[in-house]
Amino acid sequence: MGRGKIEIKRIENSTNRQVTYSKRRAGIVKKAKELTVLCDAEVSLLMVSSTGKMHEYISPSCTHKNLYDRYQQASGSNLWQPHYERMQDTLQKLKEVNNKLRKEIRQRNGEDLDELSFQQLRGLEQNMEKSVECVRNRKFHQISTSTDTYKKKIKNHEETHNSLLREFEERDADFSFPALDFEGDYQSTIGFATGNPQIFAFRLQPKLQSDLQDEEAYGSYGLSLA
Amino acid sequence: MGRGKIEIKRIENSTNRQVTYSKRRAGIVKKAKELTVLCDAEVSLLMVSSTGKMHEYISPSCTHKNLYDRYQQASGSNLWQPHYERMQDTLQKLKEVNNKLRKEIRQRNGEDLDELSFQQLRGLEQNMEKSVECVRNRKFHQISTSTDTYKKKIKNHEETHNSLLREFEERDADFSFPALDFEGDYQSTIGFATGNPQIFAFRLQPKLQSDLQDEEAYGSYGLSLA
DNA sequence: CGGACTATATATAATAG
DNA sequence: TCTATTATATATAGTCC
Repeated sequence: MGRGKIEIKRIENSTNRQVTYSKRRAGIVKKAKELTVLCDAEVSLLMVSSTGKMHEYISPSCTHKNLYDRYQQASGSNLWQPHYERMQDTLQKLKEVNNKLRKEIRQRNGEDLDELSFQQLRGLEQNMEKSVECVRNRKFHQISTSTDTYKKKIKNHEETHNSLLREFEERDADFSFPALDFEGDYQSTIGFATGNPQIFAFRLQPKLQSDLQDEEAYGSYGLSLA
Repeated sequence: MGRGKIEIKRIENSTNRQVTYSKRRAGIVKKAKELTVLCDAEVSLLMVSSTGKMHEYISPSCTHKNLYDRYQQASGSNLWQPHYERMQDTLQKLKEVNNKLRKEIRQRNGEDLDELSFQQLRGLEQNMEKSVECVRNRKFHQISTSTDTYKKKIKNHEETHNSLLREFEERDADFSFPALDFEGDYQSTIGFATGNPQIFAFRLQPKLQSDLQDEEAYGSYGLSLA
């Protein structure tokens, strides 16, 4: 090759390594071109230098992807194809399941009943009656629970109110402030204490409004999947 | 290179072409190995001969796929990645939608009601009552329709039967066969004609049985998707 | 760096066995 | 068809600019 036999072993000097890389890269690309022309071959050559730069040669009228795909096919070690096909399969299954689920919902919503037999209709009816009973029970359970909760809260606030009253009465007994000033403070404090449960009641309204919106949206998810 | 300058131009003699290909292929692979070792480079080399045979060289601790992917990334013309990602995305969305649908079904089945507000429960209850009414109506419609159908069929068979009877009576009047022989044939014919509706009735049973199985499977599709 | 030069080492076309 | 040989053409390491 050059002035004295060279040993095929990593070049430690990084500059020389790069120089050699450039020279030899040009040589190998030239060889690849010659192989293409002389022998009608197709060649895909990808090279990355130790500094990370990439160079390539590809025969005319051919792409790296094309050759790589053929290589995969030939070597039988195609790892992507099965993965891709499995995905496609899963997608299909999911779509089918999705359609089944939608149909069931439509049927439970009183639509799309034409293809059901009498027995199926009877089963569906019974099932729905049983289910509506569950919903009803849950509703009653919820309303009684929340009523209890509010009762407890009100009771709690009343107790606080009463203990405050007592506290102030005790202070009234211990000290003697001017009656009018004290009366003013006292009133406002009562106003706050008794007002609290009402604030709760008002805060309830908007919450219920949004719940109603949710309810209207029931069974009409905005689904637009291909 | 050899004995006399060679011209870089397609070798027309196919045998020589193959010979040259083999030799030069070995040479180029050797160069690729040297590049790898000397310069710390990574090389992916794919070659297809004019006869379709494939050969390769790949640097140790590296794969064609890896280098090809890096090439794609570098060249920015990666066509697979977006496709793959879109699929993954669609898959995820479908799964989410399916879960929502399942949840809706569970709720319409009287399960999973804990997180619903009172208003939502009330809406669901009303919706279900309306729906069960639709199912009930459809059921009544179906039973009346199918009853009519069976009535018509029975009527149809009775008419056939009667017309056959008349026909035989007429024959009986025109000719005079030995009474006993004729009686035998006659009976069997009647048996078939009147039996037909019964065959229908019997065939109905297994059909209804399977329908019942369908009904039992309601809301429990055997879904086991990852 | 990037070429240009050159002395050698290699690759390989042609040829023979 | 292969393999080995051999005469040349090429490739390229080292060097200089």
